[in-house]
Amino acid sequence: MRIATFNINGVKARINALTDWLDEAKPDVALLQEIKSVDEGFPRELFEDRGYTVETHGQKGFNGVAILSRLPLEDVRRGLPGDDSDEQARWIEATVIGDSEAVRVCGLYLPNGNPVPGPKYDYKLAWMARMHIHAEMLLASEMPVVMAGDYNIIPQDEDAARPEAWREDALARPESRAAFRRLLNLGFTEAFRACNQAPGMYSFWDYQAGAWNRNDGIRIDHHLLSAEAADLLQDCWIEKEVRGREKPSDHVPVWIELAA
DNA sequence: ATGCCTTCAACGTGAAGA
Repeated sequence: MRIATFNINGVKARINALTDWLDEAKPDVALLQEIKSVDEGFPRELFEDRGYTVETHGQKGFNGVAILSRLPLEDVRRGLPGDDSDEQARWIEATVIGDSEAVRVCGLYLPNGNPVPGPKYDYKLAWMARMHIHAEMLLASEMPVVMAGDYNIIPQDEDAARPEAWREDALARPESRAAFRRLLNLGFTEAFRACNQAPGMYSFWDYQAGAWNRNDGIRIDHHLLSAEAADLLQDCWIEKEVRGREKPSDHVPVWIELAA
């Protein structure tokens, strides 16, 4: 089972880039973030025509997440529990029925949190606290669990080309990193670092100031795997080449392959 | 650097991103 997470930065703006990528990369499951579309406006036929089941959790203008799957999906949940007043569409999960295993797959778009300090940073940390509680619930299911998406977290200095530029940023602040570590300490494995220890590996390059041409990137798109899922992990890689294509997103796909 | 670029909503220009 191959799962890719991809922050597409707007589904309408990315239709050509996204369908070209799907046709050639053929993920079994694609977790999309920042669809920036309501459910009714999501071009689901484009994906259904390619054999994908489509589940969305959208909102008007920004945010929004989706799951595309060539494998059967069951028990879809929309929204991160823990705050009924939260109207931001940043979480979707479903059970993917693989050939040999059923995997609980969560697609997430963690809040950016800038500027620091301020209400957006408070929201980010509160959202991570809610995610922590929900992650404990997921672990209790004893199913293989994958939580993947745009975490908006630079885990370590080696995950940024210019770590000093991010030191006071919500993506790298100590409180953000500590909340991410607390998730890992529940027993999750960060798939990319389980497979690859090389520095200079990024998943996002800003549109501004020639960041891509200078390889001035950060690694903020991650897959966190429960022990049951980590036992199935065969590989994890970043599809960097996608960033150099026509009209690209500012993020690229990050993949895992599971023996499921 | 309150900058740089891109998207969305809406049709001019501000919010949001990271």
